Amino acid sequence: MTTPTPSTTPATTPSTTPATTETSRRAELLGIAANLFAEKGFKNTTVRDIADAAGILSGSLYHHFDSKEAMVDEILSTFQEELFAAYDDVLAGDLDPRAKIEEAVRLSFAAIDQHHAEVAIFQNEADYLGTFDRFGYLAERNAQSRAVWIALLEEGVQGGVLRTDLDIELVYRFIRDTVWVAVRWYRPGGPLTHETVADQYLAILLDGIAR
Amino acid sequence: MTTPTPSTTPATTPSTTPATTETSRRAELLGIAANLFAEKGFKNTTVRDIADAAGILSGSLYHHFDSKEAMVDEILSTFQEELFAAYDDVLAGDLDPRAKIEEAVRLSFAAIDQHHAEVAIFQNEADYLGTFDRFGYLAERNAQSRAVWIALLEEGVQGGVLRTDLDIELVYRFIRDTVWVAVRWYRPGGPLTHETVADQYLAILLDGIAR
DNA sequence: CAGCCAACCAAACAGTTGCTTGGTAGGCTA
DNA sequence: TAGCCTACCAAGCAACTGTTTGGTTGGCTG
Repeated sequence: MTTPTPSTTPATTPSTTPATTETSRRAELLGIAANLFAEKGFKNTTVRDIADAAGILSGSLYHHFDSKEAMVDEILSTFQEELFAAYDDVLAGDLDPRAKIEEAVRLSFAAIDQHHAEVAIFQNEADYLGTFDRFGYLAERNAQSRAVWIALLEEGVQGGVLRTDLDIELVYRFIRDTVWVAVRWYRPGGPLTHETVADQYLAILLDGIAR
Repeated sequence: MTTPTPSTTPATTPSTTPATTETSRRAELLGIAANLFAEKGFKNTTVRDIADAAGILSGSLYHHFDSKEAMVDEILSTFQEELFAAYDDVLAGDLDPRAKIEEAVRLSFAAIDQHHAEVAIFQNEADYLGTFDRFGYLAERNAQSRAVWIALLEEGVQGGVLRTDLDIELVYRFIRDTVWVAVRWYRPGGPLTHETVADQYLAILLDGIAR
């Protein structure tokens, strides 16, 4: 019971509820906070920064959220849930090993494109936030991610599509780091699409840069 | 003239100066600060944290340094100077293109091993610190690093040892990110040597993971 | 119209932050 | 022995931090 579930559309009054407004202000504030956390860091963003960006006073944030921590918590946990569901789908799918790896990489770059702030926050703050009980799930998710990737890579080795002379653990770290760190320079709406970047990265990852 | 050069051994008193003590306390404090900055982040480390770790009071730090900012400044600029001298040596050397690239990668992993805290700080805080005038040199150094790598890669393409179908700019980012991000999990003195990691990374980078 | 409620304001709070000040202990040098 | 210097202490300050409290506004509902 971390977050008081934001009352999904009260079934008692299904009249002319302005559907989009529902909890829209809350979501809007979360988005503003996410962008600031991503840009300046969690600790380095004050509740007054967030409130200023939203055009309200800092105290008013506490009408919507329990604390500043609760804001990142909601931002990260929501995103992670979505992301890992997607990973699981790939792993459970019936593509051949190489295609699965490609799919997982493309999926990640798509996430960087569509959830840029969330990815950036996770990349930059996971270590620090992970030291608090509240964010224990971050480490769990990390382990879960590792499990998915190791499984994909072992499928690849056993399927005969991957080299056998590499340390799987290091390959996993290589892929993980390379993919997610792109959030540092990739800009949604910029000159490069996430598909283009994924293509190039896969070309290097799979076949190397040597002739 | 950012930092008041720490008076290199007063030439007037060449008597029995305890050579190693010279500015040793200062260096010791910088080391302590560097480790804390690397671990917890710059903004998230207080001058009291540093002082506690050194066994003194926070105010006493200001006998040695002008400010907390001046500490990171000295840590980063000193390290960068050393690092880029090494890069320049590789670029100016007479190895063949492929060997130069390998050398540059190995050099970087060695830096992660031997200057772990400095690399971590640079990786985590460069974006934030770069917004201050004082740290303008960080962006310059970044551009310099890019220039070195692009040159190495173009030598590789023209020398016929690299694929020609890749976007050089993306390859550069790929290498840069992949190498430096390893500071997040690599631990000096741990089970893996930096040479081992460099070997594996080079194997993947040059020839890919596909069979 | 009365009542309600989400969204917000205004003002304050206690704790933490980087940094300053004036002073002191102890070792070295002349 | 006198003077000096490095390294530090003790105490405090103003600015900023996350958070709390009681009150106000305007729109919706019955």
